[in-house]
Amino acid sequence: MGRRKIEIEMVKDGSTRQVTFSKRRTGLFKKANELATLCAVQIVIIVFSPGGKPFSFGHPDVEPVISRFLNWYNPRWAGDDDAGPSDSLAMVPAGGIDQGTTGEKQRRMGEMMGRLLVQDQRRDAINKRLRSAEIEDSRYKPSVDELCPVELEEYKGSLEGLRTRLMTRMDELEVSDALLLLAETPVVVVDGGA
Amino acid sequence: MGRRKIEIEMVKDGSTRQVTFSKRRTGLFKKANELATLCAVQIVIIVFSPGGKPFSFGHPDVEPVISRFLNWYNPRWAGDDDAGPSDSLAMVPAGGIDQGTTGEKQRRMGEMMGRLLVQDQRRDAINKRLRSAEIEDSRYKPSVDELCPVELEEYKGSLEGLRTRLMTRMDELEVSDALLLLAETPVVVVDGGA
DNA sequence: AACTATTGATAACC
DNA sequence: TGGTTATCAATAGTT
Repeated sequence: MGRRKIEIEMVKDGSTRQVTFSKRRTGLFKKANELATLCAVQIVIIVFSPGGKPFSFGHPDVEPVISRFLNWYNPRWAGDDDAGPSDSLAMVPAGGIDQGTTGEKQRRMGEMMGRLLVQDQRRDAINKRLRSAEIEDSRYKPSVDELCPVELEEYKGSLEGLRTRLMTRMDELEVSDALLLLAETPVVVVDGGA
Repeated sequence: MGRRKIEIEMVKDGSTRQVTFSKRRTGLFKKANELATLCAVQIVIIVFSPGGKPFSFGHPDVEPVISRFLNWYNPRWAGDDDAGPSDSLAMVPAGGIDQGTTGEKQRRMGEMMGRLLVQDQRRDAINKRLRSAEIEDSRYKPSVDELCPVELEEYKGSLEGLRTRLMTRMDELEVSDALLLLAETPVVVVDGGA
């Protein structure tokens, strides 16, 4: 799709590869956003940059979709007879935990760590690792036109009803807080920030 | 990109929405594969169909990338002084667990469940849920041209060395086995199947 | 970063 | 549901 056709093989030049990565990642996230909007579906993308830094896209957000995945086979809800997997999200205990902007997210990372499957006494070690994680190229600007707040009740209600009302949301930042809210404490995020 | 330009808003007609979802999901996965190949990066996409069924794409596979994410801040490796996050994958204990084709994957799902953060006594409940999860439209055919086996040593060695030799791999199936190999037992998958 | 010549993805059709 | 084609959109190379 450029001036010339290229083979789909690793770009040898590091500089060019970085540029290609940035451009295509932007395009991929945009495509994901379109898919989520057009079809009203949930989607998550996680990708490591050539420098090894993680970026993520999530609709309506990273956390709820991850939670839904984990709850898909989460035995916590298995007692509910034939409650289909589609109902799993509705059963996620919405703790009312809210979230700010991207910057705010990262600042609250240490706090969130305590909620995970990670043991409490390991927190110091985690924080140490967190400090060593620098974003390499987090210059992505969300091209999302509209960003409306997602009602908490949406997550409490049926997934069918929710699906039709999900709003667009783009994320690109350290994935840490993306995959960390998952296992033991499914969390629903309400975020009206841009 | 079609006969006519369309607005990015939820497709109202359910039938059309399903078609749009299938086509765009295919396109998105293809884009992800290209990004992964061109830039030699790891990527995971998880998306729920309009019917609520999960599909996933992973390069080089779903599991190792998820594992890398979780290990990113996994305190298990925090003792290694300033070992950067980029090194986390290299430290994932490659248990030598192999995996077959997509069909085989799903067949071994019940077995894999036992490896998770899920407690053993919950296995029955999990399997019950598994049985109720039917794939809605899993007719996607990987358009990957080449699919070479990934050497196990790659995962044991440095991530830098690994990154340049990752082969293309496409997955589309129930995500169950995608997000289940993660927390307590990071697993590296070796798969030479097409 | 911006700009375009091109290729690539896809909406409507079949 | 899977294939075709007219169009629109993403992007490779360049400035």
